[in-house]
Amino acid sequence: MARRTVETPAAKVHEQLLAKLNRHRTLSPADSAALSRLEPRVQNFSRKADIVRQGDNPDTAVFVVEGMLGRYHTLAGGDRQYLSFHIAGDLPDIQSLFLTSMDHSLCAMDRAKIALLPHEQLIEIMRRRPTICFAFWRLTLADAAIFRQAITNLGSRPAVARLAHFFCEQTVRARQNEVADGMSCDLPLSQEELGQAMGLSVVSVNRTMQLLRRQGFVEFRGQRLTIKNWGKLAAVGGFDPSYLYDAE
Amino acid sequence: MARRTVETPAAKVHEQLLAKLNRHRTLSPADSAALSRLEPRVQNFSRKADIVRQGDNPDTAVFVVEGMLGRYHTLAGGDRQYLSFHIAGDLPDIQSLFLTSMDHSLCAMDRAKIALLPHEQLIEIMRRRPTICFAFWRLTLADAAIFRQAITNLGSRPAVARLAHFFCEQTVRARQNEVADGMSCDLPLSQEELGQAMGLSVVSVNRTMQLLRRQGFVEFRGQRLTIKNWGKLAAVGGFDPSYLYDAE
DNA sequence: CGCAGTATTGAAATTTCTCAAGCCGAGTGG
DNA sequence: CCACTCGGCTTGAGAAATTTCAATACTGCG
Repeated sequence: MARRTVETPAAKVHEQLLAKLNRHRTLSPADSAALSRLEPRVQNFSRKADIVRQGDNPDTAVFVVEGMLGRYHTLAGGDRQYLSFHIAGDLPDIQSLFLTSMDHSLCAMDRAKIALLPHEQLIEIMRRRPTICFAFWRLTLADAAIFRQAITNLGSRPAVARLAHFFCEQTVRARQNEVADGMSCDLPLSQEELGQAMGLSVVSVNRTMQLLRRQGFVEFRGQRLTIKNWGKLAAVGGFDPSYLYDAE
Repeated sequence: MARRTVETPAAKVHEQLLAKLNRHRTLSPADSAALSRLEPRVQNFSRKADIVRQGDNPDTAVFVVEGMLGRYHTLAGGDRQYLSFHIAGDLPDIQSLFLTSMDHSLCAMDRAKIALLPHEQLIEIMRRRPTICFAFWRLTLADAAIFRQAITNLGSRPAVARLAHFFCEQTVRARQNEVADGMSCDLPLSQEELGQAMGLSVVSVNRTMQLLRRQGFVEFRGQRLTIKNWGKLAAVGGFDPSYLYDAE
């Protein structure tokens, strides 16, 4: 039986999810078993497609199986501010379990595969198993720490440092989720999207990137980010990874 | 017995805490009883005193009884970026329950009274009572929504809108916690501190405030903020309170 | 009264934005 | 196979927002 379920997409999701949660709290075999009773629904989205919209009241939580998702606010004028980006292994909207109406939207930054986890099942599991509850909770807390850094990045750093910091963060997170290849990882964002995340105009993003590129700190071509000089880039960005709580 | 306990400072804290949690999840009498077994330690802090520092591993969580606290990051150069401000009824660092090492500091913005809730006791209660756990969790989620708005505020809005938005938020939150008086509330921040929160220089804060003041939108004197024209101020700031999840 | 911290002002220096145009590469239809 | 188009990247240059520096007022408090 085990052999067969391992092959199903659901089992793959369970495995990925377990790996993630286990980094936040050590789960017992019983916990793992409980989680593997979750019935995820797998879906594909194409670049720029919205998965959940500001104002929605979803009854499932999103787990990223492949690709990259982005969370964003839509401003009155229609402008967009990206809040964070999420890669395989992330759970970008568990807050929807308790914050019933979405305060932001979630979209695919490129082709992405996600798994939808029914709220009801999650709540039920967490009611019975505090440890699982704590693991999910901690995940949202780690998320909040990333938001806090974003505040500091936007509020206190000039363009170059801002981009440098962002690149460092993205790389470390990719490595944590084991979807990086050494010092490079996918980053399927246009310069415009990057600007909408960093509070910069496209033009500034472009010029700032040239600066980082010419100095040989980083390379960013064809949706792929490669850090060539970690020390220098981290120094420029004032990057200290201790806020990226991953392992317990 | 009830009569006596009501008079103790601990009982006052329990009451305030219950009120807060009840807005996030409806607690049963048994839940309330469990919470009232918490043994808070009340402390006073003077303006600018740190309560917890970046890197600390606290074993208690802070509950604000009186006054205002601020969370902030310290940058390499010593600069400070305020992340959020907290008033009576808030729990500014429950994340420390699971994020063992503080990624930011917490200080008193003016004279403040806080209650320290032992992590151990909290965890124990939450293990037994999922609803309480969910209530605390939701509180941290509502917090994260505020961080997200801060990102948008810093990333997408010019100085005037940024300040306007901040003033609106602060007022609504004070009203939610029932520490506002109509459209005015305490805001014990200097223009410099305001700048360190809004990613602006003191000079810009000063000029921007004069603008808002001269237009008769808001008044801010002697640590007290009064909104004179809510409609206009909210319009300038692009403020929509739906992200301030308070009641369930 | 006088200090210390905070608020206010002026003016030049900087950063970032906006506008506007040109370029480049990938995919498409003829 | 090539011209064409579209989205994204790059560049130049003037405009705008914000910062910095440097003084000058306030204001509450010892």
